[in-house]
Amino acid sequence: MKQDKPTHVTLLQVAKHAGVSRSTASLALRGGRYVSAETREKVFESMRELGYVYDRSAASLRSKSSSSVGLVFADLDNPFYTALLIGINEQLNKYNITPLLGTTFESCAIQERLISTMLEYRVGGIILFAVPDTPKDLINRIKQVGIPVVLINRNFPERSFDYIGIDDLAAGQIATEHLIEKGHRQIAFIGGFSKLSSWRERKQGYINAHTKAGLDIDHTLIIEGAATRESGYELMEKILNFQTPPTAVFCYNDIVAIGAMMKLKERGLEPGYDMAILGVDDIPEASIFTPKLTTVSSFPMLRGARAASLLYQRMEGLTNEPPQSIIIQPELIIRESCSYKDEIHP
Amino acid sequence: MKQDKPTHVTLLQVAKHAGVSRSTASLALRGGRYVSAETREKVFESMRELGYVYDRSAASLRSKSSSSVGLVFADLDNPFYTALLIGINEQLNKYNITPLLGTTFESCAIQERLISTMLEYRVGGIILFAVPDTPKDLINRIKQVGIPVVLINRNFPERSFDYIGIDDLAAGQIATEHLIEKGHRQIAFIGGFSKLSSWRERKQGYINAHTKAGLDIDHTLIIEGAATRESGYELMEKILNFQTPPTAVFCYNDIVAIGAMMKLKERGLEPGYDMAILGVDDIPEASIFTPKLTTVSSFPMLRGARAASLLYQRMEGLTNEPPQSIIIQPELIIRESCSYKDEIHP
DNA sequence: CTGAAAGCGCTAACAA
DNA sequence: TTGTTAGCGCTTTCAG
Repeated sequence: MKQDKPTHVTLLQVAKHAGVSRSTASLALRGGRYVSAETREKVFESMRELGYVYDRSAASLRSKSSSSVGLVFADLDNPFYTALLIGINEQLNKYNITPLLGTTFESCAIQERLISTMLEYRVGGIILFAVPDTPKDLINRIKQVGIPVVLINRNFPERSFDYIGIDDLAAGQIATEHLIEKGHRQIAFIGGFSKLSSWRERKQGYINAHTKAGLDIDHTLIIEGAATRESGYELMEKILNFQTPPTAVFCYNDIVAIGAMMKLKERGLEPGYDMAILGVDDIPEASIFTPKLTTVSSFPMLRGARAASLLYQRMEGLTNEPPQSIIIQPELIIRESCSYKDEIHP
Repeated sequence: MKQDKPTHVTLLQVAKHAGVSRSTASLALRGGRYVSAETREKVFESMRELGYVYDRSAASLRSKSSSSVGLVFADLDNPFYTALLIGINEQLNKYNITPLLGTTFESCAIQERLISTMLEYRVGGIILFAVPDTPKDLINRIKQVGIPVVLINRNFPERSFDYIGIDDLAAGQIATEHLIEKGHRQIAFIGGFSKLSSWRERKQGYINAHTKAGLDIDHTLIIEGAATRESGYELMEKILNFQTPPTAVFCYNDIVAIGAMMKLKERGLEPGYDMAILGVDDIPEASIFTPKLTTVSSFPMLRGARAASLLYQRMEGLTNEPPQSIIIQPELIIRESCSYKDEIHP
């Protein structure tokens, strides 16, 4: 933007107006210890009078510090992401840090560009919801610039960076065990792609639960697909066309589950009664849908907050520990979408 | 953040490495017209080799230009806000503008602080979802700094700034007329506060529709309250306790409507059958809830996009027209939550 | 406690 | 086309 308007009031002008030197004004402004209360008052008075606006960029340029961070999200159209964002944002507020926001739409190229831009803005750190096939190198490149990165929700196989997520394996296992306990033997796992670490782990949990119960895995029951409502809707369609459809479906996340339940209802089937449905995340919609969705909570707000605070620790150099993975334990939230199998096929 | 890491590669170093002067490198970098292809290549080559990262802050400091904008939101926990944000964000992407994000939580003080911070970052413009009792003066103060402001969703009575919203009066009227047409005579209007311009206008539309149909207004049927699910839930409780409850409820927005419908269902009542419910916004949940919510769409994504492009016009000085109000016409979306009154009380 | 001087990394005249 | 010279607004030594 062309800024042809009245040239800004500068610190120098404030200083002159207050009858002190520029450096004194600078000290006063930042509440430095070495300036008399009287002088400080004069300076603030002048600032007010002249309508002075501090220039953070100039300050960071000189001091090589930054009070902004980059938030790189995949998208915003999933309530789960929003919850994450709210958590991050609230925490950042506490530190008085301003977030720059960007979305990759799951494109590696956009992610690349986005991160470059953020680095150009000299953010002090980045919270990254990484595109699945992100080259590990990218993270290193960022860290080489000298700023910390916290991965959220999507980890790299090597686990060599700061990361915060849930125990996806446990989530898959808890969910599947619940279904097995309810008497189900034919359980599908739908939505999400195998390139997502969380998908792989939830699937492993799903498998573990089966193994533990001495059940065989029917691989035709594991169906990948986008993690969207539409996808859940379509995947359920497929399932319903099986000769012998499963009696229960474990969905990669809540919006897939909701899509699936919509299809069920459209077919005149009652989720929870005609087929058990279970999700992951516990987004607001989960408890609003009819029937209320039984799900495994992944505590997105909490996670967002933790990500922000971990990043802050790193930025301030408050911790020099090696990369840590904060893994939050998921929790089964029983509502209405999973009943006993006997109730389903009496 | 303390940045003690390897000092950045500067343009000067790149220039030296490429064997040209700093200004030539600067020109090359920005694709200036006055530099030979050969030189440009050399410069880019050096940039790559040295791992150069452009410093946008330094550049803006010097050139007095900015490619970031501030987004001041009330909150993020309403899908309607999120939709707005998505629209803004996508449009901004096209302009290659990076948003700084902040939320006021409806606090005037936080809003003040937030905007100050954004000004300190020298944003090129601000999209403001204003706190209800924002002093008009604030906007003027921002504009005095020389940057444009676009108000979104919440206007000032004087309408003297750029604004983008929907025709709230029409929304209220369309909604109420639909209900009247269905045979309802006792229609409540719940949620939202009278300090919101949109509330006042929707209410006016509600009144107009009544007047037009020769119906009296029962002011006990107009109940203010927060614009949240919880509030809708509680407000419906109140309504249900009336000696003769209304047969239809026009809700300030969709989440209020959803809250109201939840209460209805909890009481064993069927929205659309036992009581007609109508909302405003058309958030995703509206078509997912059972029964599907009949609502007046306010096109949030579209509005977000328009806000971003209007701001961009102003930033680039592409238009010098006086403040414009872009008013989008709302549209009735008939789904399942409003049936004929005769169906309700046969 | 205060002031003078230097310079962060970049762009913008102006010459060459 | 390219190089030289000044700063943008601030912080930071380092003397007073």
